[in-house]
Amino acid sequence: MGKKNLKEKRNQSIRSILEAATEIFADVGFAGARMDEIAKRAGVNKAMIYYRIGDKKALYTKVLHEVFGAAAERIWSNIKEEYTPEEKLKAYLAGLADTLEKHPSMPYIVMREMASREHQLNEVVAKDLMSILVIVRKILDDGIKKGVFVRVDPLTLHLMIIGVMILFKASTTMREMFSSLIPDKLKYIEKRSFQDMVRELEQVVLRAVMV
Amino acid sequence: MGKKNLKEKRNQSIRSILEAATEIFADVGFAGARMDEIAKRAGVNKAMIYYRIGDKKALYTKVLHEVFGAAAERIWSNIKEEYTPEEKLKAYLAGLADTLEKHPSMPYIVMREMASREHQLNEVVAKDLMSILVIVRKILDDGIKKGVFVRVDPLTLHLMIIGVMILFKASTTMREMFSSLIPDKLKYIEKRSFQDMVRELEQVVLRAVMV
Amino acid sequence: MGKKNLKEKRNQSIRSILEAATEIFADVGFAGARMDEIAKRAGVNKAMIYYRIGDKKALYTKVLHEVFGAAAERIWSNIKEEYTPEEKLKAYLAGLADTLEKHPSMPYIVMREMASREHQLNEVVAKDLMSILVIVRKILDDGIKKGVFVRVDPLTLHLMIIGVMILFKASTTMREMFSSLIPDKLKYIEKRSFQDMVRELEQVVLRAVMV
Amino acid sequence: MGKKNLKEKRNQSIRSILEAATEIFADVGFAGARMDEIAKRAGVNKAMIYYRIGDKKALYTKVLHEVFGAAAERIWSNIKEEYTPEEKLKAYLAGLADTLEKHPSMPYIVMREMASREHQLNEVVAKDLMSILVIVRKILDDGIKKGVFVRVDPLTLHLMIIGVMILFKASTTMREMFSSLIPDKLKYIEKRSFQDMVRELEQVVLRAVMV
DNA sequence: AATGAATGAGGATTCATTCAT
DNA sequence: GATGAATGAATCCTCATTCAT
Repeated sequence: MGKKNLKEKRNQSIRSILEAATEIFADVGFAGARMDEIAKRAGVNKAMIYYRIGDKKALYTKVLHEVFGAAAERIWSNIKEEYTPEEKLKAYLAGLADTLEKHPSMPYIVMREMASREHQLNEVVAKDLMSILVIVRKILDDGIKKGVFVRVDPLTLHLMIIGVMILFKASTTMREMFSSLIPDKLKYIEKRSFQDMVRELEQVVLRAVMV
Repeated sequence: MGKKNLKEKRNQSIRSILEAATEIFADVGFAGARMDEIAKRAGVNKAMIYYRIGDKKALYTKVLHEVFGAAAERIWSNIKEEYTPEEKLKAYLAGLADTLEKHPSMPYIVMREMASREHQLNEVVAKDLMSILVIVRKILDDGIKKGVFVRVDPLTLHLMIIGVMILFKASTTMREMFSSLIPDKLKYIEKRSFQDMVRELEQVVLRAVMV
Repeated sequence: MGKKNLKEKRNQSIRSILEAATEIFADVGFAGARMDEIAKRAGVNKAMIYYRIGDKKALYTKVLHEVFGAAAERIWSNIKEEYTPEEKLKAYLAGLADTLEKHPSMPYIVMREMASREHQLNEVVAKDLMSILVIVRKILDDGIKKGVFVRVDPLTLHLMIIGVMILFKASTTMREMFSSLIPDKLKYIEKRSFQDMVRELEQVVLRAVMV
Repeated sequence: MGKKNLKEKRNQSIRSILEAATEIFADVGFAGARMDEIAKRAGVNKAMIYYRIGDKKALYTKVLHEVFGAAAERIWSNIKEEYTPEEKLKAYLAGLADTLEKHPSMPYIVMREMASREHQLNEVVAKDLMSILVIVRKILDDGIKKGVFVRVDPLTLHLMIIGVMILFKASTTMREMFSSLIPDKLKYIEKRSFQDMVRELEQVVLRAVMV
């Protein structure tokens, strides 16, 4: 019992640290993040991070693992074998959207990771993005085989989908902050919800691949 | 005579600094950039940066200005009034692609900027992205009026296009570095040229908007 | 137990820093002081200063506070209510002299502060000097009411007393170093003790104010 | 004619530099002064200072020379041989006051110099202060011989006089800036003119030395 | 197991001074 | 003779990391 509590407390510490770190890495990137700040936001002693997790790089890697670790599987599990290709594509989009909704820091981290040349750290991300690419390819191949999709390059499609979603998410703050710069005619942009956007994207994607 | 040379020398200094800074900011971001490194790559003394431009923030702002300053205009100037909506869309895509080809660090900087919550620095970027959005909207409006385009949300389309291009560019290094992770079946991805990708994107976009 | 030691250790650090800083600021002033040198003399790491106290300005303010903080009270506490005005004046002189003896860096810091136009930093000093002025005024008022003092301006008297003491203290080094410049007839100056000087000053002051 | 103009222009440059430097050294001291700032205030190119005068130390020495160079003589010349000791003392006070009025930066520089342990620079100041001390001694000796003065230590008197005047001058800004801290009863302090103060001082000094 | 104390290595910025024309 | 360009050497300050208890 006492042991259990101790273990829980430990896990709680680790949890807080990872959550704080995720937010901060998303906000300001690896180089911009401060161990002090992370400890403070996590409500733990700074030395605790080193004690429980390790140095800054280890912490970052752990965060990437947390955020990306199971993304592909999660998405894949949403796509039932018996779906039509169109349904599969929709499920894929929905799964991706869902993942991004659940991990609000993901788009920021992906963007930074892609922008970064220091790919020592982000093998996790790369692997995960590739796994997702495989999903897209399988769906497209299936659709082509069944004669309902035209031949479209999966990478382009994948980047397109990922790109739109991520940029939309990432641009939310920006759009809000610079609403004054948006021409009146485009004011509605500020109010676009992610869900609306995904629906729109679905239309565009389907029009693009359907025979 | 001597005066002219002096001025040229000065401009040369500024030029070197801005070029080096652009590369480095693109590579490692604002927080990751080191003034020492920038000076070294520019081949000038570190104090020179402060003498000519100012502190790190001022330098970054100047870089953003350089990179994004005239992008919208450049793109817009490629789109002739007499073009059909379809031609306009193609010209827009080509202009955007061209801009990215000429400014290889742009995608990296855009991504980081969009990922960043510190939007004090990047008003320039925001303004510029908005200007481009206006272009897209005008093209779409024109196409709809002439009955050749379906009603599509310009923001989605814009983000899609920008997203694909930027992600493609930004992912080049990644794809190369992690080629070992790419399943054999997808190996051709490594060899995709940006031009190919843009052509593909053009198809997708046209299919998506044409009646 | 361990906690107490820890706190003591911390206080010891702070103490060393403040002592070293006081000396150095007195020696070379704010602008002339080097954080490196202060850390070295304090026997702590330079980062320690920032960790415990803050930046150079904060350190300086803290030093001023330390040095001047309780001066007025200390002096005032020496002056008993039941004293005659003459005794009060003597007690005041003695208290001031005592304070200067105990804080050898005080005169240097006062002089620099008075010379400085950047009075953002030294509100502490100003307040304190003003407090002392109030003491002088009260003593003089008392003496006048009791008919033993002539009407003399307290500011002039205060500045006179402070001026003499501070200049004497501050000029000690100078007088010693330039003893070669002192005409033989005045050689005894070098040997004047502060105590002698204060006695002399007492005479002068009393002659000046007594009816 | 052209030559003369050239020479005048050169002298004008040196003049501006010395004036600017005097002000700035008085304001912020040697360590706090910036060559850039001096050049700017003087309206000359920074390299000009090095070209015409030399490095920072040389400039400072030159400033000291300018400010202190002839102070003693100036004061001494005001004291006629035929004056009574009392008149001499008054003339001395007036001469000193006059000098301070004409060189508003003098008190600041004196204070800093006295506070400074780096007496490599200020031999000039020391010599000058000593010369003035000799004047005081002569006056006092004369008065004692003639039986109108009591035996008073010249150093104490000198420091007293110098101290009061300098502190008064130097404290002007302080008193003005911190007028809010001055108790209402003492408000008139702000309005004290230097002349008033000198008159008051004269009274005090005479009372102190006269038989 | 946990944490306050402490610091080495580095990073941004400044400044007196020199150089080249 | 005069000045804009340039820089080496500090100097202030930060931050990831380790230590001691």
